[in-house]
Amino acid sequence: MNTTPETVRRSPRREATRQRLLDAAVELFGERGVLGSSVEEICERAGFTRGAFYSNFDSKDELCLDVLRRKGEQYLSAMQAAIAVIPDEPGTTDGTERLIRDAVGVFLEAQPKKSAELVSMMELRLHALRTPELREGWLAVHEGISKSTSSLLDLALERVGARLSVPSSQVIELLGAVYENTVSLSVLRGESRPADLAEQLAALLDAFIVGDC
Amino acid sequence: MNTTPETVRRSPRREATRQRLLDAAVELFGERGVLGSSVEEICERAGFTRGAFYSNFDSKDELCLDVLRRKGEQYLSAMQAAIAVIPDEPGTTDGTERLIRDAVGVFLEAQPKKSAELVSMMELRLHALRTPELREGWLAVHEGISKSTSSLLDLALERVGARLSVPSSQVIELLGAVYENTVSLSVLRGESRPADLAEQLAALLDAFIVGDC
DNA sequence: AGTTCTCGATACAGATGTGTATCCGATGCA
DNA sequence: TGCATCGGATACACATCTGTATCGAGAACT
Repeated sequence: MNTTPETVRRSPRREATRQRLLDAAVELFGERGVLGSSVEEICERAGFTRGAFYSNFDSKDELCLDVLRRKGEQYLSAMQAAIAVIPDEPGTTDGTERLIRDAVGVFLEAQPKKSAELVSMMELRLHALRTPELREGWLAVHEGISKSTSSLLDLALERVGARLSVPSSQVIELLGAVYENTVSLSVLRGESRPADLAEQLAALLDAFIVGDC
Repeated sequence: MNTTPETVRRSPRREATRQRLLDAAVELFGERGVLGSSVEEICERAGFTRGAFYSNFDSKDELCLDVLRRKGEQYLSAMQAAIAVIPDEPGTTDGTERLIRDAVGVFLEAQPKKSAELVSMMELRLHALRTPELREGWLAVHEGISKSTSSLLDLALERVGARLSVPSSQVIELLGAVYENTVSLSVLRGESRPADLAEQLAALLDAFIVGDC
């Protein structure tokens, strides 16, 4: 009944099929929704049958949990990668201005590249909303992302000696909410993602930085 | 095949069952999602059987469209009602400050009172995202709400001689996104809606008003 | 009061989905 | 090379959902 933690887990082959199933699930969730994607369809897209699925997951919700966990890891590592790339030359331009650019850059880099993936995450949030067993898992991932992102922002702010007019966690939530809203609107309209999204987010961030007046 | 526009429509009885079905659908969509709510369940909650449903709607998607349209109307009339209540005494306090308070008040008043209703709308947006036939309808309702809300904000701003650092439509989108994000987080956490939401939104709005410095 | 028509209930056929139980090939180990 | 285990496929039993076709009660109209 329980996908045991110890014995079953690690086998290269097994792990590979898990990943393929997870990938297929993310794709399908974005296209048809969590409830609109049958286990059968997920398997079909991954190139397996339901036998493989139930050998690896106890249920669709269990798979959802794993999708969430993996997303959390991917998000954090994408963010770290983006940070690593930032050149470290000190203030040739205004420090705050650079901070904003970099922060938005890192934020955007950590977001899913394909809008279907973002939709998939929206689906999973809503699914977690109505599925008590998933709430905790969703919140854990969210907290992980949220905490490390906002503490990162705090650090950067401190470095240039700037402050925010609202808590950094709220600013992070705000960026996420606006990003989500913008992308879903563009999808609904059939447009591509607005090119000036980075500047819009920068303007938002800027509005909450209290520095000079 | 087609729920005809002319002949079938108006009968008090018929209209009443339509409304009850729409109400039941909104409730269920909030609880179980659009795809998670069967036509049967909707009817059951409304106190009918599927016969009534298919006599009134061609399909679940058709009902979704009507839910959206009705939501749009409800939103607009709730907003108008909220506006009507605002006392019209001129500036005993700072005009901008009052403007912010009133604007947030009107905005909040137009939002659904029960969080399940908000979730229901999020569900419908996602459902529209993956259902081409619904996109247009969703966008129409959204545009209606968005346009009238932001032009209202523009009017109010003009009256007190204030300006925004970003287009008013963006500010409206932002308020909506933040509201949605906040409420869904609180639901996920099992908390009640944060009491200081109005102040948070006011702070946001404030941050985008350029006036004095 | 009788007739017509409206509206919703009931019954049915077909499709789809889930979870489990069983089976078979491949892989790893001796 | 022979054997045991693992991983995924196949088959099955059961549940659920949809849309339509048909039927009957009651409202409306005269």
